[in-house]
Amino acid sequence: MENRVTALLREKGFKVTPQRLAIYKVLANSKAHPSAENIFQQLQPYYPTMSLATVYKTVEILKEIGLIQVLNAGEDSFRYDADTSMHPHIRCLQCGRVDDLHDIDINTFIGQVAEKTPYRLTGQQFYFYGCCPVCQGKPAN
Amino acid sequence: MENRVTALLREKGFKVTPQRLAIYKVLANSKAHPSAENIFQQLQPYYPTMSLATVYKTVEILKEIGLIQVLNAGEDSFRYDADTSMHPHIRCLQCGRVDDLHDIDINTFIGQVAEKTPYRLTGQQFYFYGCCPVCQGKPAN
DNA sequence: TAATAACGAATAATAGTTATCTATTTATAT
DNA sequence: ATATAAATAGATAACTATTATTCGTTATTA
Ligand SMILES: [Mn+2]
Ligand SMILES: [Mn+2]
Ligand SMILES: [Zn+2]
Ligand SMILES: [Zn+2]
Repeated sequence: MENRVTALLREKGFKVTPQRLAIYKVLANSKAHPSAENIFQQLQPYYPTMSLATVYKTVEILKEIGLIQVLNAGEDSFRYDADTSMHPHIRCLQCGRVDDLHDIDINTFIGQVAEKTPYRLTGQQFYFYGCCPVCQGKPAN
Repeated sequence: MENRVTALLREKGFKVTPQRLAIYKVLANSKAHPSAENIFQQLQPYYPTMSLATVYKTVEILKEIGLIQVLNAGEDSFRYDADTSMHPHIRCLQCGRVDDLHDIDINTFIGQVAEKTPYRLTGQQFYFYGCCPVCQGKPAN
């Protein structure tokens, strides 16, 4: 699983370092769409000398070589996702969690837009907002 | 047209000031989805003493009372839109302009998501990315 | 018109992100 | 294995969008 990352980094002219592999692994093993700060905190115990700037530089590289995608769900910071397939996201406005929406047909919608817009389409992001199951169970504080 | 804004501000307990009306008017008369900085610059000649902080406070109020919506199209700043109807947006990755996508059926898509997610849905934003007609005409620099 | 609550402008502060600099590490060729 | 050159990590400073604070001014209401 890391072989693919290693190979792709080298192929694109980037060096393979433990920090980069670790940062990718955090994203690949998470469904929580962590922010740079999140990633940094998760790796603190294992890479106590790593700086936040390294996280930012690394996610930029990972995005460039197509290993991750960057999300901007209307928050004050970006989130990162190792699942680069096109899928909508939903954010809980109470607790802030961001989940995937799978098994949704997005192609009909995209096709409709492609037909009507004079733009040449290259990508899209779909963000839904609401209240997650956990927060629905809680009394509204 | 300003009567509605005036009335709504008062009704919600906010005072009606020339700055607020001017900021709303900029948004209502624009299809460019300006940022706070854009709004500020447009009003500079007419309100040379107005500060950027006033723009930020005002758009926050306008959002709260439902007169505008806030967009986050993956840029480093927010954009504001006086058209509060739910409509997708498309951003040109070359020149940065953000346009509306009208006459698109979004309800089928939203309905599909509402059925499948355990979240209680309250809103959504759809962002498309691509190359606008103007930039397509240009040689790729 | 006077009282009062809200406001605008100026300023400082905050937070996410990016740039710079240098010792260290990786990749590659001996 | 070792040497060499290029790229990197970490430390730090800088930058930018946004928010908070303060205080003299203004809009509202009676
Ligand atoms: Mn995802
Ligand atoms: Mn719009
Ligand atoms: Zn929640
Ligand atoms: Zn363009």
